[in-house]
Amino acid sequence: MSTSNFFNTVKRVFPINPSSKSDERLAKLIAKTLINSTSKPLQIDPSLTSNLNPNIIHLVLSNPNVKIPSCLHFFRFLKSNPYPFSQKPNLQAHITLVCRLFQARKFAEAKIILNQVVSNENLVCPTSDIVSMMIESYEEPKIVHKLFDMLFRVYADNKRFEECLEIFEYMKSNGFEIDDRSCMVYLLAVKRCDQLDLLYDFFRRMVDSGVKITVYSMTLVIDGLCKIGEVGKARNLLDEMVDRGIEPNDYTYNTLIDAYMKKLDSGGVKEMLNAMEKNGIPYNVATYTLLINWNSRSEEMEEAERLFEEMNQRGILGDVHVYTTMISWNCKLGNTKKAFRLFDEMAERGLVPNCHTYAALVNGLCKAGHMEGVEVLLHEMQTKGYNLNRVIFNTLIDGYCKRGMIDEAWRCQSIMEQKGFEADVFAYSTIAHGLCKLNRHEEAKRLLLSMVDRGVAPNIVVFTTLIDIYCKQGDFVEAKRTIREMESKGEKPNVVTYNALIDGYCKKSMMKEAHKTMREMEVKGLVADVYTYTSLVHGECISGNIDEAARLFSEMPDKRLVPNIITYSVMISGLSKVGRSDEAFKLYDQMKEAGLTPDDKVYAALVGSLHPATT
DNA sequence: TTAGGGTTAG
Repeated sequence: MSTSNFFNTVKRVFPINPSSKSDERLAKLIAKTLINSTSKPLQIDPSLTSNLNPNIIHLVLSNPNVKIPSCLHFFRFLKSNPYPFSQKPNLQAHITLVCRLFQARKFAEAKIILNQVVSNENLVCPTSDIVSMMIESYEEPKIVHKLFDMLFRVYADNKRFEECLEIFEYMKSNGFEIDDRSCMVYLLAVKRCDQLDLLYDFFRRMVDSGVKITVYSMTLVIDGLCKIGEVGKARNLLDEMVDRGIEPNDYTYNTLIDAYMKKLDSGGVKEMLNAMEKNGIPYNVATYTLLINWNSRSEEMEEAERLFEEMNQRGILGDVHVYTTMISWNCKLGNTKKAFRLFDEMAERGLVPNCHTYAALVNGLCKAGHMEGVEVLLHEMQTKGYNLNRVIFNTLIDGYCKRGMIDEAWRCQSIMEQKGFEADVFAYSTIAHGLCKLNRHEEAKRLLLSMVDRGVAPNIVVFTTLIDIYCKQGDFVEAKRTIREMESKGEKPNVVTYNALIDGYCKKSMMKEAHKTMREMEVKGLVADVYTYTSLVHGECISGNIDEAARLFSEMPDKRLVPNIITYSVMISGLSKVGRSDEAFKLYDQMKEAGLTPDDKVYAALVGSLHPATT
């Protein structure tokens, strides 16, 4: 449809009635009053305003002799009309004023009025009405085009995404070029509202309509797709856009690197890093942050340190993100001193720590059991104007739970709730875990079930903890029922969940069920890990099947599993108990060669193996 | 105008 055809087909929405002579006369009188008026606030003879109707208001506002300030004056006067027969400006009045403001190039004011149109409940109307009014007020297509563009942005600002699409389609079908920056306004608004599923569809419309695609819009949509788990689609989009000549930048690659890392897809990560190199895009501080996290995750802090050094040597300035990452990993791995050195270094470099940085340090001190240090840090944080937040409260609760101080943990929860943070799934599962550690399984179970009653949705950790409790209590029926329940709620059991069940069977010498559960788990694509094997080895040992235990133990390297201190301890103890002392000592040497430090249990088992009669 | 940082389970 050509532009002119479109204009002709628009239904006329105003004036509703042709102007009567009396309307015109009254409109002229008001206009005259406005033109001559110098008083503020505006004084209009009540005899003029008592008979107002929408048509008169329109005639006044569209009268070119009434200058813009007077129009605004009159408009505001009507909005706050003090008279009993109040005639508020209707949609037509708003649009007439918007068009006048546009004509006078007062774009900011026009946008404010248009915003009132879109956000005022009393002015709700189909987009087609606004469109029609704009066209009728302004026959010049160039101006109408700009008005549509502004309307599109105003709808986006007001989260009226459906209406945005309608305007987009109006513009497209009338050959109006659509501004890529306006599309960006839409994309950003959608993202801010977390309606990520809308991004891709809109981007496709942009592409189909010939809107200029920029690296910004492309990256934003790729990120949106990644965040809703559509990493493959995001990658395809990247490839498609590269073919169209859009050049990805460091933000684009970092977005995909992050997504692949979250999926544990190291192939994808490598591909993106290679692409960066091929395209001559150097790593920036965000890339280093991602790489440091990726390497620390597998406890390769040395590699993380090397990357941090490399970043500094390349002259890339560290920021609060990368420092917080380094601090956080050092805290998790127990290097609290190093974490505080980094914290000081940050300050020396003029970087200001934020809530995330403090939370990482609080976590470090909690994990190290330095609860007094935590108090000092919290005080410092608060004097700097940072309030304790939910994450920090949960971290504190965990800190106290890990030290068996359940009452202190309850106290934290109470303070947290006084501050307006309802306990969330983290708080509940942390306290439940603390109770489990103290063998208060029944209380932990009741707590988790009460959490559900209070409307907090259980997640995989909660279900797994419950399953673990049921198993420890020997209630395998309820444990299996819980697995079915979590599956029905869309929460997929993972290897930790199955390990809880397997360990439960093993501890009760129900080895047939244990192996059957492992097979079930593997059918679902989950891979047995060192915990699975340790439980099985333990189960076979206590069931008297030491050869089977030894077979499982020797199978681990084939599955790329490295026995840990517990695995060795269990196997050594099993061998010792049946008097196979030589093999036990051989394993002890093997364990030391593997860099593991034997603990008291290992020694006790070995000593016991030498005195089988006393064990 | 697009990316990266803090809390829970075996």
